[in-house]
Amino acid sequence: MIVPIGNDSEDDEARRELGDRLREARKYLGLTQEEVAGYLRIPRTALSDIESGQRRVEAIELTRLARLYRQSVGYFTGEDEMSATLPPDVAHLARRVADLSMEDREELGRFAEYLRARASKDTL
Amino acid sequence: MIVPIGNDSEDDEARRELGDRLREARKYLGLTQEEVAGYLRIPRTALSDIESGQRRVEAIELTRLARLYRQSVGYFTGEDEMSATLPPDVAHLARRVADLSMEDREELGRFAEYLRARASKDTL
DNA sequence: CTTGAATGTCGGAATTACCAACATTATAAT
DNA sequence: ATTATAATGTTGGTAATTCCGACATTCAAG
Repeated sequence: MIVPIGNDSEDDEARRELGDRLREARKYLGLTQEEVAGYLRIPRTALSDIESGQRRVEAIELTRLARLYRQSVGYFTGEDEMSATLPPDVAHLARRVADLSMEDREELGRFAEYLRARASKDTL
Repeated sequence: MIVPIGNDSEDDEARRELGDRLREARKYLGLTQEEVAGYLRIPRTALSDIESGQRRVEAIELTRLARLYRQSVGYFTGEDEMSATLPPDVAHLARRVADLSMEDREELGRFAEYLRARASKDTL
Protein backbone atom coordinates (compact mmCIF):
# COMPACT_ATOMS: atom_id res chain seq x y z
CA MET A 1 0.00 0.00 0.00
CA ILE A 2 1.09 3.52 -0.72
CA VAL A 3 2.08 5.45 2.38
CA PRO A 4 -0.17 8.49 2.86
CA ILE A 5 1.11 12.06 2.70
CA GLY A 6 0.20 15.19 4.58
CA ASN A 7 -1.40 15.57 7.99
CA ASP A 8 -3.52 18.59 8.88
CA SER A 9 -0.68 20.74 10.17
CA GLU A 10 1.37 20.05 7.07
CA ASP A 11 -1.58 21.18 5.01
CA ASP A 12 -1.76 24.40 7.00
CA GLU A 13 1.91 25.09 6.48
CA ALA A 14 1.70 24.37 2.76
CA ARG A 15 -1.24 26.76 2.50
CA ARG A 16 0.65 29.46 4.35
CA GLU A 17 3.63 29.14 2.02
CA LEU A 18 1.38 29.23 -1.01
CA GLY A 19 -0.41 32.27 0.36
CA ASP A 20 2.87 34.03 1.06
CA ARG A 21 4.07 33.52 -2.49
CA LEU A 22 0.78 34.71 -3.91
CA ARG A 23 0.82 37.84 -1.76
CA GLU A 24 4.40 38.60 -2.66
CA ALA A 25 3.68 38.22 -6.37
CA ARG A 26 0.63 40.48 -6.16
CA LYS A 27 2.44 43.23 -4.29
CA TYR A 28 5.35 42.99 -6.69
CA LEU A 29 2.97 43.88 -9.49
CA GLY A 30 1.42 46.64 -7.38
CA LEU A 31 -2.05 45.12 -7.51
CA THR A 32 -4.63 45.36 -4.75
CA GLN A 33 -6.61 42.44 -3.35
CA GLU A 34 -9.72 44.02 -4.79
CA GLU A 35 -8.30 44.16 -8.31
CA VAL A 36 -7.10 40.58 -8.25
CA ALA A 37 -10.26 39.30 -6.58
CA GLY A 38 -12.34 41.05 -9.23
CA TYR A 39 -10.24 39.43 -11.92
CA LEU A 40 -10.79 36.00 -10.39
CA ARG A 41 -14.45 36.75 -9.64
CA ILE A 42 -14.10 35.85 -5.98
CA PRO A 43 -14.78 38.04 -2.92
CA ARG A 44 -11.92 40.24 -1.84
CA THR A 45 -12.09 38.76 1.65
CA ALA A 46 -11.55 35.36 0.08
CA LEU A 47 -8.26 36.54 -1.38
CA SER A 48 -7.35 37.95 2.00
CA ASP A 49 -7.97 34.53 3.49
CA ILE A 50 -6.04 32.82 0.71
CA GLU A 51 -2.98 34.96 1.22
CA SER A 52 -2.99 34.22 4.93
CA GLY A 53 -3.48 30.51 4.34
CA GLN A 54 -7.00 30.39 5.76
CA ARG A 55 -8.81 29.40 2.59
CA ARG A 56 -8.12 26.64 0.11
CA VAL A 57 -7.01 27.60 -3.38
CA GLU A 58 -8.59 25.71 -6.21
CA ALA A 59 -6.22 24.41 -8.86
CA ILE A 60 -8.00 26.47 -11.51
CA GLU A 61 -7.80 29.61 -9.42
CA LEU A 62 -4.09 29.04 -8.98
CA THR A 63 -3.66 28.53 -12.71
CA ARG A 64 -5.28 31.88 -13.43
CA LEU A 65 -3.37 33.65 -10.69
CA ALA A 66 -0.16 32.27 -12.14
CA ARG A 67 -1.09 33.71 -15.54
CA LEU A 68 -1.99 37.06 -14.02
CA TYR A 69 1.20 37.16 -12.00
CA ARG A 70 3.26 35.86 -14.91
CA GLN A 71 4.78 32.96 -13.07
CA SER A 72 4.60 29.20 -13.49
CA VAL A 73 2.13 27.37 -11.29
CA GLY A 74 5.03 25.26 -10.12
CA TYR A 75 6.66 28.34 -8.64
CA PHE A 76 3.71 28.93 -6.34
CA THR A 77 3.33 25.32 -5.29
CA GLY A 78 7.04 25.21 -4.48
CA GLU A 79 7.74 22.60 -7.08
CA ASP A 80 11.45 22.00 -7.07
CA GLU A 81 13.12 22.42 -10.42
CA MET A 82 14.50 18.89 -10.39
CA SER A 83 11.09 17.30 -10.64
CA ALA A 84 10.31 19.33 -13.74
CA THR A 85 13.69 19.15 -15.44
CA LEU A 86 15.06 16.03 -17.00
CA PRO A 87 18.55 14.70 -16.21
CA PRO A 88 20.71 14.78 -19.37
CA ASP A 89 21.03 11.04 -19.86
CA VAL A 90 17.32 10.61 -19.32
CA ALA A 91 16.63 13.25 -21.94
CA HIS A 92 18.80 11.25 -24.33
CA LEU A 93 16.72 8.15 -23.72
CA ALA A 94 13.56 10.19 -24.10
CA ARG A 95 14.62 11.37 -27.52
CA ARG A 96 15.06 7.81 -28.72
CA VAL A 97 11.73 6.85 -27.19
CA ALA A 98 10.00 9.66 -29.02
CA ASP A 99 9.83 7.82 -32.33
CA LEU A 100 8.44 4.60 -30.95
CA SER A 101 4.84 3.68 -31.56
CA MET A 102 2.23 4.23 -28.86
CA GLU A 103 2.06 0.52 -28.16
CA ASP A 104 5.80 0.24 -27.80
CA ARG A 105 5.88 3.26 -25.54
CA GLU A 106 3.34 1.62 -23.30
CA GLU A 107 5.27 -1.61 -23.28
CA LEU A 108 8.44 0.27 -22.45
CA GLY A 109 6.56 2.11 -19.74
CA ARG A 110 5.43 -1.12 -18.17
CA PHE A 111 8.97 -2.42 -18.27
CA ALA A 112 10.24 0.77 -16.62
CA GLU A 113 7.58 0.37 -13.96
CA TYR A 114 8.72 -3.19 -13.40
CA LEU A 115 12.32 -2.07 -12.97
CA ARG A 116 11.23 0.64 -10.60
CA ALA A 117 9.19 -1.70 -8.49
CA ARG A 118 12.04 -4.18 -8.42
CA ALA A 119 14.48 -1.54 -7.24
CA SER A 120 12.37 0.00 -4.50
CA LYS A 121 9.51 -1.86 -2.92
CA ASP A 122 7.27 0.61 -1.09
CA THR A 123 8.95 3.97 -1.31
CA LEU A 124 6.29 6.45 -2.21
CA MET B 1 -9.56 47.81 -14.21
CA ILE B 2 -8.43 44.31 -14.98
CA VAL B 3 -10.84 42.42 -17.19
CA PRO B 4 -12.18 39.35 -15.35
CA ILE B 5 -11.47 35.81 -16.49
CA GLY B 6 -13.55 32.64 -16.46
CA ASN B 7 -17.31 32.25 -16.40
CA ASP B 8 -18.99 29.23 -14.84
CA SER B 9 -18.99 27.08 -17.95
CA GLU B 10 -15.33 27.80 -18.58
CA ASP B 11 -14.64 26.64 -15.04
CA ASP B 12 -16.52 23.42 -15.70
CA GLU B 13 -14.56 22.86 -18.88
CA ALA B 14 -11.24 23.46 -17.15
CA ARG B 15 -12.19 21.06 -14.37
CA ARG B 16 -13.11 18.37 -16.86
CA GLU B 17 -9.77 18.70 -18.63
CA LEU B 18 -7.91 18.61 -15.34
CA GLY B 19 -9.87 15.56 -14.25
CA ASP B 20 -9.19 13.82 -17.53
CA ARG B 21 -5.46 14.35 -17.23
CA LEU B 22 -5.47 13.17 -13.63
CA ARG B 23 -7.39 10.03 -14.52
CA GLU B 24 -5.15 9.27 -17.44
CA ALA B 25 -2.04 9.66 -15.30
CA ARG B 26 -3.44 7.40 -12.59
CA LYS B 27 -4.42 4.66 -14.98
CA TYR B 28 -1.09 4.95 -16.72
CA LEU B 29 0.57 4.01 -13.43
CA GLY B 30 -1.96 1.24 -12.85
CA LEU B 31 -3.22 2.74 -9.59
CA THR B 32 -6.80 2.49 -8.32
CA GLN B 33 -8.88 5.40 -7.08
CA GLU B 34 -8.81 3.84 -3.63
CA GLU B 35 -5.02 3.73 -3.53
CA VAL B 36 -4.62 7.32 -4.66
CA ALA B 37 -7.41 8.58 -2.43
CA GLY B 38 -5.84 6.83 0.53
CA TYR B 39 -2.52 8.45 -0.31
CA LEU B 40 -4.15 11.89 -0.40
CA ARG B 41 -6.33 11.14 2.63
CA ILE B 42 -9.53 12.03 0.82
CA PRO B 43 -12.62 9.84 0.24
CA ARG B 44 -12.45 7.62 -2.81
CA THR B 45 -15.70 9.09 -4.04
CA ALA B 46 -14.06 12.49 -3.94
CA LEU B 47 -11.39 11.31 -6.36
CA SER B 48 -14.11 9.87 -8.55
CA ASP B 49 -15.76 13.29 -8.60
CA ILE B 50 -12.45 15.03 -9.24
CA GLU B 51 -11.66 12.87 -12.25
CA SER B 52 -15.06 13.58 -13.74
CA GLY B 53 -14.73 17.30 -13.07
CA GLN B 54 -17.45 17.43 -10.41
CA ARG B 55 -15.29 18.44 -7.47
CA ARG B 56 -12.75 21.19 -7.11
CA VAL B 57 -9.12 20.23 -6.70
CA GLU B 58 -7.20 22.13 -4.11
CA ALA B 59 -3.81 23.44 -5.19
CA ILE B 60 -2.10 21.38 -2.50
CA GLU B 61 -3.93 18.24 -3.55
CA LEU B 62 -2.83 18.82 -7.11
CA THR B 63 0.75 19.34 -5.99
CA ARG B 64 0.76 15.99 -4.23
CA LEU B 65 -0.97 14.22 -7.08
CA ALA B 66 1.66 15.60 -9.43
CA ARG B 67 4.39 14.17 -7.22
CA LEU B 68 2.67 10.81 -7.01
CA TYR B 69 2.11 10.73 -10.75
CA ARG B 70 5.59 12.07 -11.43
CA GLN B 71 4.46 14.93 -13.57
CA SER B 72 4.81 18.66 -13.24
CA VAL B 73 1.80 20.48 -11.85
CA GLY B 74 1.89 22.60 -14.98
CA TYR B 75 1.17 19.56 -17.10
CA PHE B 76 -2.12 18.95 -15.32
CA THR B 77 -3.18 22.58 -15.40
CA GLY B 78 -2.46 22.68 -19.12
CA GLU B 79 0.53 24.95 -18.82
CA ASP B 80 2.40 24.75 -22.09
CA GLU B 81 6.14 25.06 -21.78
CA MET B 82 8.29 21.98 -21.78
CA SER B 83 5.35 20.03 -23.13
CA ALA B 84 6.12 21.38 -26.58
CA THR B 85 9.60 19.87 -26.50
CA LEU B 86 8.57 16.38 -25.45
CA PRO B 87 5.28 14.57 -25.98
CA PRO B 88 3.51 14.22 -22.61
CA ASP B 89 3.70 10.46 -22.45
CA VAL B 90 7.40 10.56 -23.27
CA ALA B 91 8.03 13.16 -20.62
CA HIS B 92 6.07 10.99 -18.25
CA LEU B 93 8.16 7.96 -19.04
CA ALA B 94 11.34 9.98 -18.75
CA ARG B 95 10.43 11.18 -15.31
CA ARG B 96 9.83 7.66 -14.13
CA VAL B 97 13.15 6.65 -15.59
CA ALA B 98 14.85 9.41 -13.65
CA ASP B 99 14.98 7.52 -10.38
CA LEU B 100 16.16 4.25 -11.79
CA SER B 101 19.69 3.10 -11.12
CA MET B 102 22.36 3.48 -13.79
CA GLU B 103 22.27 -0.23 -14.58
CA ASP B 104 18.51 -0.27 -14.86
CA ARG B 105 18.62 2.73 -17.18
CA GLU B 106 21.02 0.88 -19.45
CA GLU B 107 18.83 -2.17 -19.38
CA LEU B 108 15.84 -0.04 -20.24
CA GLY B 109 17.82 1.58 -23.04
CA ARG B 110 18.64 -1.80 -24.56
CA PHE B 111 14.99 -2.76 -24.37
CA ALA B 112 14.06 0.47 -26.15
CA GLU B 113 16.55 -0.39 -28.87
CA TYR B 114 15.00 -3.82 -29.19
CA LEU B 115 11.54 -2.32 -29.57
CA ARG B 116 12.84 0.10 -32.18
CA ALA B 117 14.45 -2.66 -34.18
CA ARG B 118 11.33 -4.79 -33.95
CA ALA B 119 9.20 -1.88 -35.18
CA SER B 120 11.40 -0.99 -38.14
CA LYS B 121 11.41 -4.60 -39.30
CA ASP B 122 7.71 -4.24 -40.11
CA THR B 123 8.10 -1.03 -42.09
CA LEU B 124 11.08 -2.08 -44.24
C1' DC C 1 -22.39 -16.19 -17.46
C1' DT C 2 -20.62 -15.39 -12.90
C1' DT C 3 -17.64 -13.48 -9.65
C1' DG C 4 -15.10 -9.90 -7.47
C1' DA C 5 -12.92 -5.60 -8.05
C1' DA C 6 -13.24 -0.98 -9.50
C1' DT C 7 -15.89 2.92 -10.26
C1' DG C 8 -20.22 5.74 -10.28
C1' DT C 9 -24.18 7.82 -7.87
C1' DC C 10 -27.31 9.25 -4.34
C1' DG C 11 -29.24 11.74 0.21
C1' DG C 12 -28.29 13.71 4.44
C1' DA C 13 -24.64 15.26 7.73
C1' DA C 14 -20.50 17.96 8.32
C1' DT C 15 -17.37 21.28 6.74
C1' DT C 16 -16.13 25.34 4.19
C1' DA C 17 -16.91 29.56 1.55
C1' DC C 18 -19.49 33.59 0.94
C1' DC C 19 -21.35 37.94 2.35
C1' DA C 20 -22.03 42.26 4.70
C1' DA C 21 -20.65 45.09 8.12
C1' DC C 22 -17.31 46.77 10.93
C1' DA C 23 -12.26 47.04 12.79
C1' DT C 24 -7.59 47.65 11.99
C1' DT C 25 -3.54 48.91 9.48
C1' DA C 26 -0.96 51.31 5.85
C1' DT C 27 -0.02 55.28 3.02
C1' DA C 28 0.31 59.94 1.78
C1' DA C 29 -0.31 64.76 2.32
C1' DT C 30 -0.30 68.78 5.04
C1' DA D 1 1.96 64.40 14.41
C1' DT D 2 -2.69 64.42 12.53
C1' DT D 3 -5.95 63.65 9.33
C1' DA D 4 -7.99 61.44 5.37
C1' DT D 5 -8.38 57.68 2.45
C1' DA D 6 -7.25 53.35 0.73
C1' DA D 7 -6.14 48.73 1.70
C1' DT D 8 -6.51 44.85 4.42
C1' DG D 9 -8.20 41.99 8.38
C1' DT D 10 -11.99 39.97 11.15
C1' DT D 11 -16.52 38.15 12.59
C1' DG D 12 -21.16 35.90 12.69
C1' DG D 13 -24.87 34.12 10.13
C1' DT D 14 -26.11 31.99 5.75
C1' DA D 15 -25.30 29.64 1.46
C1' DA D 16 -22.67 26.35 -0.94
C1' DT D 17 -19.62 22.44 -1.15
C1' DT D 18 -17.65 18.31 0.53
C1' DC D 19 -17.80 14.19 3.11
C1' DC D 20 -19.77 9.83 4.28
C1' DG D 21 -22.11 5.52 3.91
C1' DA D 22 -24.89 2.66 1.20
C1' DC D 23 -26.12 0.94 -2.97
C1' DA D 24 -25.84 0.69 -8.30
C1' DT D 25 -23.20 0.06 -12.31
C1' DT D 26 -19.28 -1.15 -15.06
C1' DC D 27 -15.16 -3.73 -15.97
C1' DA D 28 -12.00 -7.67 -16.27
C1' DA D 29 -10.83 -12.32 -15.60
C1' DG D 30 -12.08 -17.11 -15.26
